Amino acid sequence: MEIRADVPAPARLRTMPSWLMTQVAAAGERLVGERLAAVGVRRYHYRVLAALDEFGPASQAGVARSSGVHTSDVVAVVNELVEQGLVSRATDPDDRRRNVVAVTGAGAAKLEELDGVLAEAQDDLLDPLSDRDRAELVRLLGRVLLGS
Amino acid sequence: MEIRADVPAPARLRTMPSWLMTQVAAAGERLVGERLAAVGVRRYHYRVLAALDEFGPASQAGVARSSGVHTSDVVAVVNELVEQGLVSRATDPDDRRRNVVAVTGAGAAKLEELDGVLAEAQDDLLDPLSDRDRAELVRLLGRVLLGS
DNA sequence: CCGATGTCAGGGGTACTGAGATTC
DNA sequence: CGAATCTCAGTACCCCTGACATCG
Repeated sequence: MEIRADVPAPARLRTMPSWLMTQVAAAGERLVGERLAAVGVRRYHYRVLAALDEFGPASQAGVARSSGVHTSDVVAVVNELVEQGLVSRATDPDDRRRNVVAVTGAGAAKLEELDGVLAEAQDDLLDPLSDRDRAELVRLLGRVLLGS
Repeated sequence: MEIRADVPAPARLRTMPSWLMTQVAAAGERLVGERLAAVGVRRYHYRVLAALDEFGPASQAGVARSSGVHTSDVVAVVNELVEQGLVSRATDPDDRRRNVVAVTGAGAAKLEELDGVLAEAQDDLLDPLSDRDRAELVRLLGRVLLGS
């Protein structure tokens, strides 16, 4: 789990919260990215699949809103997911502007696999922390994210 | 400090450490990036200036090692810093492969300004947290970064 | 020759902007 | 008409790979 053997970095940076978060986030992204790549997807794909699974079929604009993936990126991501047979796309008969996107059976199965892969990655990433500290970290990050 | 008004996001993601860190880091990068852009630099510039200031003049390879900026990116960053008169670059007479890079007077002054800008940005970013929680967050992130 | 160095070209992933076309 | 939707082109940033020439 060599997150980064060296960490010489200027002192100013070593204790700067935004820098620390960037570094740790980068380590997490690398780890998660690698694990997901090993099973043929990227983080974007997971986010879209997860949003569709949780909120049900939606238009692409809806997917963008619920997944946080930018509208203009949803196009390509959905294209790729359709190619892999993980989601379906069909024009909404009631509103022909819309493409209704839905998770397929294969998509649901894939999502379960991905959940497992990601759970393991999280565990590896947080290896240095006790369960208590992990929960505390999640709590603090959540508070910062929800913002003032 | 509107970090993100919405946070609908799939439940799977809302408590996933790597996702939380990515989100918070992204918010921090956005904030810091904006503040730095307002005074004419990017994060790379700050990292290089900080490393040079702390570890003294160095070759570009040395800068890469101490700042964490990739060797191939150091070239462009140093070019830009030289253009702004914040660092100087001169061939090392003892080893003509090397460019000795050093902070100029203007660079040192700029760095002080940047330190102030960044301190304020950190404070804004962590606004939702008490001092105690901020310290705890930094501690936990540091532990994760240092790895297993 | 080997290794370190500086330089350049380029790609990948995430995030975003802007514009156009279609449909409501 | 205005507003939403989909699509595409392009930008920016960070991180990284590969190649090459130079020099110790």
